[in-house]
Formats: sequence, structure tokens, C-alpha cells
Amino acid sequence: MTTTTTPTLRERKKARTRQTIAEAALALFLARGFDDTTVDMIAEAAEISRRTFFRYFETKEAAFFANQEERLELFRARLAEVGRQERPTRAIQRVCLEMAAIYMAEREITLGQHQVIESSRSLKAYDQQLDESWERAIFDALAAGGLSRFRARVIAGALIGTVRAVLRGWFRAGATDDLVELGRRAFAILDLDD
Amino acid sequence: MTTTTTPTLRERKKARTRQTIAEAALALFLARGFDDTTVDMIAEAAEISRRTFFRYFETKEAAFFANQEERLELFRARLAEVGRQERPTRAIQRVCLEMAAIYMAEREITLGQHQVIESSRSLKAYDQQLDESWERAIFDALAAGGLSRFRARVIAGALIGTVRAVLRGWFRAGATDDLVELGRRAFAILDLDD
DNA sequence: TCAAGATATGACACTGAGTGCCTATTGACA
DNA sequence: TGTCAATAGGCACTCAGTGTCATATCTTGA
Repeated sequence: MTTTTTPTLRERKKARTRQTIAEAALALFLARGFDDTTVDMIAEAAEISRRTFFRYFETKEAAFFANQEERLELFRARLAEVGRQERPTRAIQRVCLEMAAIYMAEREITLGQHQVIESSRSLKAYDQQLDESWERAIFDALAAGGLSRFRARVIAGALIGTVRAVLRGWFRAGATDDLVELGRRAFAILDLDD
Repeated sequence: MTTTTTPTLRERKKARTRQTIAEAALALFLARGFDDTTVDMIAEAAEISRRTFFRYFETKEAAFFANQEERLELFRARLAEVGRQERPTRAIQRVCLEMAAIYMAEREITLGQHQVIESSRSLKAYDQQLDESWERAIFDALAAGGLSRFRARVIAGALIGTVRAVLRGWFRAGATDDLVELGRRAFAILDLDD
């Protein structure tokens, strides 16, 4: 399954450029906020032309969220590992709590990114768009676990809504509480079964 | 409580202008899609200057969602009417189903607006931002009903997540199913109590 | 009712995101 | 190594959104 065809020089360069741009962008966003950072600044910092920036990222927002995809991929991978013997809804909640642990472990990064997001309206909006991918991932896992499409959709929606609410509360309180414990309590309130 | 101070001529004019702009904008969005409608077109149709447009609406998106506020206000008003004898979580679900009935009754408008939203990425993002206000309204109602802040936050998140998921499914299937019935089934799956 | 002050509008110029198009490089591959 | 395809840069353009200032319109109090 793991296709390890050697990437050509061209492909390696592209990946490296993309990485460079994303890092330059993030550094600037953290230092100056999102709105006060122009694409020209990012392009200059990454030593590429403004035009090239838009070849790598459709929007300025996309550059910020470049590495968010990684966490989503991790989430998907863990969901895919779920065995047959475990109830799908339970399994997803468990995986969510594992993600919560990661968020806590990478608290500095998580918090920094959150502050950047809060600094810009358009970024907040884009961020919520991203949640749809998470919801979709949960939906897929539930559907794969044998739930009806309707049931899967409803539970995925409820779960993502809960996660968002818990995260928001955690951030608001300074991101110091135990996020895993908060998540556990939240899921206990929901008390979902398959 | 109902302050019915006669609005001055200035205030009446402003309200009228705002209405005119919103209507002109909506008509253009429905006819041409969101991205292919420029603010200049809206300004021309509403017979105001481009600068004035931005005095009434912060963004082009805001002009589209001008009347969405009305539905939110209705939702808030119904939530406020909820009596003490009814369990808050039950009451909110009931009010949600009432809103579902309105969505169905105004199916043409609802569907038209949804199609415009789907036509534009930025509009989709802005739309999800709006849900926060609905979530907040639910949270307030739950907190007023005596739930702890944490419990209220979690349940509000779960409910709004569910509502969004049901709505999305309803739209995807052509908005022909019985939305109230779908909502009822979804809430049955959640099976929340206070 | 009218003059003075407050508020709304228009005109214009400017910044910054995002796109189309064309030219110049650079890597792939036979 | 020469040819072809992919990538980058340059430039000009559209459109959203903002600051500023002059002008027009409404409010209010004497």
C-alpha cells in the first residue's frame, strides 16, 4: 500500500518550497498577526515571487492552515485503525481524546495558532470550514462501522459540535485545564450509543 | 419594555436604504451567483455610491446575510418564551423543530439562499460563522434554564452540530423530505436529557 | 422658522488579495 | 546533449475594502 516511488528532484524541490513558504508565513503571522502580514512580505521572506505564492496556496488563509492537514491525516489514520470488536461511536470518542492529549502536549503551538486565528475574521471563518473535513472523517468511520447514513451523519455532527464547544471553552479559560478530562466529561454528558 | 419611540426621518431613511441595498444584492446574487456580482453592481442597482454600500455593510457577505438575522431573532424570541415547567433541553429541541417547519414553509427562499451560499467559498465560511450566534442563543437558554456552564456549552455544541448535519443532508437530498420529521429522528438518536 | 451643529453621502485615491498571460528557466528523459 | 514539459517570474488587471475630505441633508433649540 505504501507507494515509495523515489520523488524526482522536481517534486522534492516543490515540497521544499511549499514548506518554506508555509514556515515563513506562520512566523510572520505569529509575529504580526494575520491581517497585518501581506503576501508580498511572505513572498519576500520565502524568497519567491508573489505570483509563485499563489501557485502553492490558493489563498493567504490556506498558507496558514498548511500544517493543519497533518493533524487531520493523523486523525483519519487512527480512525482507520479501529478494530471491528470496538463500538464505532466509542472508538471515535477514544480517538478524539487521544487527539486532545496531542493538543495538550503541543500546547504552545496550538495556542499560538489559535491566537492567530482569533486575530482575523476571515481566518476564523476558514477555520470552521476545516471542521467539515473532521466531521466527514467521523462520518466515514461511523459508516464504515455499519451505522446507517442518517445515524452516522447525526452522530458525526453532534460529536464535532461537542468537540468544538469543548475546545472553545478550553481556549477561553487559558488552555490550562486538562483537555482530555474535559473531553471525557463532555462525552459522558452526551452518552451516545451506536 | 417595548420602546416605541417614533423613529426620526433620518432613521427611517437609513432603514429603508439598508433594506434597498440588501434586496438589490440578494436579487443579483440569486441571478448571477455571489462571486460574479461586484459591489459596484449592487451600488448601481440600489442607487447609492460604492462607498455608501460599505457604510451599511462591512463586507459583501454581510449584505447577503442581512435578513438571516431575522430568523435568528425569531429563534431567540421563542427560546425566551420557554416556561419554567418545561425541561430546557426538550424545549430547545421543540423550538428547533418549529424553526424546521418555517424552513419548510419558506422552502423556495431557503433553497435559493442555500444555493447562493454553495456558490462561493467565502460565503460558506461566513455562513458557518453565523452558526455561532445560534449556538450562543442555545447556550444562553440552557444556562437560563439552570444548567451548569459546562453542561450548557456541551449540549449547545451537540445540538447545533446535529442541526447542521440534518440540514446539510436535507439540502443534499433536494430539500424535499419532511425536515421536521428528520429533526425529530435526529434528536431521538441523541436522546439528551438535562 | 431658521441658523448652527450633527450626521449621511459622494468622490477620489490608495492598499492588498487574487488572476490571466506571456516570457524565461530549469529539470526530465530519450 | 538537445528537446519537451513543468515551473518560476514579471506585469498588468479586477475587485474588496478603507481613509479623507468636501458637500448635502436632517435635527434641534432659540
